[in-house]
Amino acid sequence: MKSSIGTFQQYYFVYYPACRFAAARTGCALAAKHYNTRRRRHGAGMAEDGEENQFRNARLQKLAALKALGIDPYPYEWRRSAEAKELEARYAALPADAVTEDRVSVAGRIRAIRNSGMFIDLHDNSGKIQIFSDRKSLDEAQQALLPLLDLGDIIGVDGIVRRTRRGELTVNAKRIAVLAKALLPLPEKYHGLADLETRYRQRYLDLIMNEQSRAVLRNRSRIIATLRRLLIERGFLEVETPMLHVIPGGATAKPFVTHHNALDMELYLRIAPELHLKRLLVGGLSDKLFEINRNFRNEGISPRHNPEFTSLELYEAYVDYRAMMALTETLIAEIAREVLGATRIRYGEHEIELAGPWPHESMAGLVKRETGADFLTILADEDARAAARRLQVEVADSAGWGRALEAVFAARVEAKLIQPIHVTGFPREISPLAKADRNDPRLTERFETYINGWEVANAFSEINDPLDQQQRFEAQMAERARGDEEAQRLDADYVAALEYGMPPAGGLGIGIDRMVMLLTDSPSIRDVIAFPTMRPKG
RNA sequence: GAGCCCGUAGCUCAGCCGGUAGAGCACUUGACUUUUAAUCAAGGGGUCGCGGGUUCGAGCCCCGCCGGGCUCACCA
Repeated sequence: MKSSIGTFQQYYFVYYPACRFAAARTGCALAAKHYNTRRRRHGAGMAEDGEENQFRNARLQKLAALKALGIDPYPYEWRRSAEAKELEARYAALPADAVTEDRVSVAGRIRAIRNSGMFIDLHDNSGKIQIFSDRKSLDEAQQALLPLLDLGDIIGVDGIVRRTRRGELTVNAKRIAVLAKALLPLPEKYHGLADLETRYRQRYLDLIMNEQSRAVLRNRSRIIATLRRLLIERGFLEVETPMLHVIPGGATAKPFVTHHNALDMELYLRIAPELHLKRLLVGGLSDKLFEINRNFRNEGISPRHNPEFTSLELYEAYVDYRAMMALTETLIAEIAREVLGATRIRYGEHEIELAGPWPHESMAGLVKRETGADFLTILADEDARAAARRLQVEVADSAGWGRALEAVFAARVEAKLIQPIHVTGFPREISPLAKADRNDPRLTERFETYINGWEVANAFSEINDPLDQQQRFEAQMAERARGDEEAQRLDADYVAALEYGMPPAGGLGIGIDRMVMLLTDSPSIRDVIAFPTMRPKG
């Protein structure tokens, strides 16, 4: 997210309660066993292998039998002429029991074998195609190969298209080639792979077994591709800025620290790209630019937080934050339309309408409506803290007016913002990179977009007054000195860049993982990240 | 970091009041030439997450540890 400068709300989510994947039942024992077996295999001699894994042993014997037949079980290529879905479309009108003279070549993974190999369900990227092996039409070598096939093997099949009496589109095999012999068995075909831990640790198995997992990650790719296209169409230039930072800036978060040997210095994995992107704006590389890339934050892991996550940040010169509002609405609604075919989506129990325009309301206004407390009429920090505490919201004694307001908002309002809304009027205290509100110096021209109770976007009119920015940094440094480790650090070179003149600009950050969760109805961020961060097995 | 829950065959899951390990699929062998989670018959397969303890006896009770899930806390 445009790195939610200095706010806390993201961490005060009311967590979405329903877990739609296999309840909360888990079990790592079998995966552990699998790993242990592998580890032992490395340590121990081959003699032990056969007794350890009956499945693998049986397949190793078949592998040897294939080689004895002169068959390479791991050849270099297979020329395909069609995919399953393509054939389904091409032969949609082919009646049951009809045979064509069309020769096709397909390839994929064996997911089912019936009648001792007579029928094989072959799955490729696009779908399923049935393979029929008639003894009479296969030569001796091919007949010898049939019993050596296992579930999970990747094979190529060359044959004639027909539709069976039962109506299943089928390739009558003339030639079958093993393209990759599988040595380990797949999870059970009917119930599939349900164990969450195994699904995350061995994502390849999850992807083989669960159509839903494939759909989510494919949609993630389409969402990002669409986002990129929409931005480029609007004249934005895609750039890359460093992952390794000397000063971790642009957000308020704990960084990962690493060490560069040749330079003999500490470096930080970036917590946000913001300050570098605005340096490019100063340089005039483009008046519109963006980056879609990873951020790293050394913080807790939860269904909504992964230590590395993907964000979009974009900057547009000569506009203010209102332009960012319109852009946010357009991008998210367009992506939904393009990828899902609709702007009305379902997430868990909620129906959410993404078509704009979305309402915008101030943080203080929402708090007032929800709790009756009118923070805009409160002037002293002390009174603001007292007001928060009267509402049973905990605030630190060091919290000022802005933090108190934000704490009440996070505790009492956030979770209720299910339909898209831009929350404006963010306190200056928690927004050290946002320009002051034109009318109220306590506030900034900043908004965060909430959907489903989550902060999905964060944007503001960027500070381009170097003296103002310097003072904001100094205020942060003062908080840091008072013990707030999260306060932002002074980046003198960034201020220097501003001293050369940055055009007025609007900036926007969107958390890609959360947007994908929303658009794919995924209950956990781990479902939208192919390889989520996991503690290694003991 | 804390609370709650979970970990049994390759996978999905049973396992009662503590009495010595089960099913389906998968695997092996056989039957079967138009199946669709194919079917039928027989067989093999277990470090019950790991380590202690209680007990005549522990998958089950107790303690510790490992891993996972959820929630809370911390962290923008």
